[in-house]
Amino acid sequence: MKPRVRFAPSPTGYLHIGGARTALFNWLYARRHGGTFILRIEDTDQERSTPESVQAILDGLKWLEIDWDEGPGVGGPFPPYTQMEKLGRYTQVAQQLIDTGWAYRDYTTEEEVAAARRAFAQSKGITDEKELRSAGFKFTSPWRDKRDVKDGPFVVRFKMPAREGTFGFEDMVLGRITKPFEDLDDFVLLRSDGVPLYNFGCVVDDHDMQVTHVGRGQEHINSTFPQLMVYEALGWAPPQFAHFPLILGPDREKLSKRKHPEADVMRHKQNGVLPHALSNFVMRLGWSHGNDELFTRQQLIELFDFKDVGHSSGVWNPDKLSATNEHWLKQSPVDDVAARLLPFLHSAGVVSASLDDKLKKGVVCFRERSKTLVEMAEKLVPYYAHGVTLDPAAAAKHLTADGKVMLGKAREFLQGVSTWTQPNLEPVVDTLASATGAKKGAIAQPIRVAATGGTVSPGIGDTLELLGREEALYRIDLALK
RNA sequence: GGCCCUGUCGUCUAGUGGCCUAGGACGGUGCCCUCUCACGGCAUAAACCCGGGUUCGAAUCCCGGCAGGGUCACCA
Repeated sequence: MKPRVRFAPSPTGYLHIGGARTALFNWLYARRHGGTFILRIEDTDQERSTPESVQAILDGLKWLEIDWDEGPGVGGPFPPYTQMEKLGRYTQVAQQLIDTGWAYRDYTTEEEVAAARRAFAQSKGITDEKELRSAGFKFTSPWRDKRDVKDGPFVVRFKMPAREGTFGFEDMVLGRITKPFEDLDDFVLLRSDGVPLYNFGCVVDDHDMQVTHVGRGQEHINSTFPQLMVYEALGWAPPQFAHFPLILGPDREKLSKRKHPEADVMRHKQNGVLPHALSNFVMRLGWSHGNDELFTRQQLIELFDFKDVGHSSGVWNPDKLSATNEHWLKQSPVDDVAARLLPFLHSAGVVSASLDDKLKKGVVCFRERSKTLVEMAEKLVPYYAHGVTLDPAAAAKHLTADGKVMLGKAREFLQGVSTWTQPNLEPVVDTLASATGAKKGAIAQPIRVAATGGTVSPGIGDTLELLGREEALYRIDLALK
């Protein structure tokens, strides 16, 4: 049977880097096995969910080139793919659970539960409001064994059977994971407003959408147990589970949107990181294939497997992300890099830039000298300008009387170059060197300073070609005056 | 605090009882290449959390500590 996997984000903000990796792992698993990748929006937290967030997540996935076979925008055989659009379904399943004795209506108010929790916590010496949930409180509702139906709001709670021992599941990355039955309590299935909670909506949807494998972050390990109980109560076969390690910030704290700006996928786009570089980097954080580090998208599809996912949390390493980006900047097709570079060049002020030969030449010249597309664009700006401002120190050092004599000879040589390309321009250095006996540096540097204003640039032939005949000779003449 | 997961160089990791004198990558250091800056190449320092077992033999298996992370909501 072909696997059906899903990514089920909660639209409460931008696409988080951890979520992106979860999506990628699942997507890769689907592609590897010819399965289906489903995107489902879990927007039942009405306090925090926003349409803007849905769009942000969609945009993030698209940028990472993660496409979905079923979900928002593309539809599929088991709609809707947004939870708030199928509230009736949850109510129906909840009723079924009530009818079979696996759940009950609990008329206890939220405030009453909170008060009970607070009282319990205080009895254990905990008064800090934030620590209340750490007290190990297990709510026992007075409605647990009643079947009354009365007026007023109620939540539907799962009725945990009293059992001895432990139960668990076989995790595809971590192996056997178990928990004592007694650690579970009567969790809420449906809020008083009829909206399902995670542990219920998730199960209903995964079943309805015929999901076969649930791959998600390790923070969900503990929620797997109540979910397993819901599957049992409904008589549904649970999917296979795979829990992925978390990503920690450079400070070793869990990567959070609040504290870590790098948690935002699109921030990396803005920073000039290639989507595949981000994918490659984030893949290696928690998954490995022997000693290999760099993978093409195709290799990732051929090699990825849940069994090779690591067990422990990984720390975000900006240096390695940069190195990975530098690698793909150099390895990706020139046209692709040029197309992605163009917007950065535009926002750097070069409105005239277009996807032409000059841009591609610029990519070839500067992709070995840039860590990001932002940096590449910045370095390219002067090559699109008319004229240059000479760096005083550089001019003083290289545009001396001797330097200008050499520059004059170079000008003569360049004047005679018929086709203004690197192979034809590059010999200016060697030719003059053997003709005059001067060191190459004494020839190249004056040209470089004249052409770029500074002492740093690609090889002379490349630099001159990038500038173009007219502009290059113009700048040299300027320096010669 | 209860429960769950995890524990190899600074970081990401390879390693599934002998192949380990523990390998690779990023970062560090040194050298080479060289018209500048880069790219690249070569070399080098750097780790099996601690303690007990099991075994002829343990980074690998077991137990106990310790440490880190996660989770305990009418959030997901």
